[in-house]
Amino acid sequence: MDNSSWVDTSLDLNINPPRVKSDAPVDAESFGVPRKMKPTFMFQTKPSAKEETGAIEEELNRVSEENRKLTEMLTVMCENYNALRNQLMDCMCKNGEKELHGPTKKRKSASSNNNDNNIAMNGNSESSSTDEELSKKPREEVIKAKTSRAYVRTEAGDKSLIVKDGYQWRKYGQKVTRDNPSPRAYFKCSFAPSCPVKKKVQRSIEDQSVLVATYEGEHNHPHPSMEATSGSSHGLTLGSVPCSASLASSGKTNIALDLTKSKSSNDAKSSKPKTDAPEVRQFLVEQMASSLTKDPNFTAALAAAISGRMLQQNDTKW
DNA sequence: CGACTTTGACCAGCGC
DNA sequence: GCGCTGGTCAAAGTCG
Ligand SMILES: [Zn+2]
Repeated sequence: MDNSSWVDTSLDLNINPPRVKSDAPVDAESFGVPRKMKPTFMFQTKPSAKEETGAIEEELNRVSEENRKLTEMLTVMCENYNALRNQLMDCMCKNGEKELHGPTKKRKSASSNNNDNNIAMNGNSESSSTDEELSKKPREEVIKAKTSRAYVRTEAGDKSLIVKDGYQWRKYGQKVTRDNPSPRAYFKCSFAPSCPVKKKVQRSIEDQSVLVATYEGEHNHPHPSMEATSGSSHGLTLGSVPCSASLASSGKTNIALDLTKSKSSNDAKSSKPKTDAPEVRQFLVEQMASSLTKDPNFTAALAAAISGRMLQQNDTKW
């Protein structure tokens, strides 16, 4: 299969924001206030509230159109993602059935990761699930044990093996493994034992700022903090698709959507998982962010729409 | 006081 | 059997 067939998320909306006034980015008080409340135009030509409202309406229309386009693109992206994921799972299932290893347990499988593909995002990442045999104890039922691997880039400084992925985890162990000087942390889902998901988090050998989280199993419950906020979105419903966006509001609002592809070949150890971060994409992202941050209405709507998902991510320090 | 983290002990697979 | 290693348990500690 060709792993390089990932979705090109370059957004070519040709919505060039008109008259970009470089105001200070969105701060708290500019949410409800129309941003041209300056007394200057009151003196010159007395621009007749009709014109003003006309301009505002025009801008509102533009913003609405932009919102609509974004929504459509988001929907398409989610659909594509689901389709791809299904295809991938089919593929993996077939492969897994074909080469179903008979013996009980291979322990050295951690270093020889076979054909699993990984999607690494900046700040938060989820990878597609792969099939790997997991027969822990002979008496334990191995109905479906899907393991997935996620590369999460963190700051190199902090040594906490915490991956904020939206779920709540309880740490139950930590070991120093042989082939990696950094310890490995073991987590269980807080909904255990009703939810059997476990995850292991360990720093990458090559890049200490990359956390490698290995998930085992699937959650049988929604995100713990999915509340009614997701319902009040203005047509922006993300569904249950693991979209990722980190919204750090420390004085200014930035929306960072960094989709980077980690590795494409089955040669696992050769390339770092976080290498290619295309500047073009980043520029697009920044442009989107800047255009979004200049529209308080849109920002408020977006914040209301995605706050349900952001709740899991920005409560610590992202 | 409950939930979570820490950490040493314990257990099971594997190679010799 | 023995030692090594990865994974888990559980008592004690910590935190809100
Ligand atoms: Zn769970």
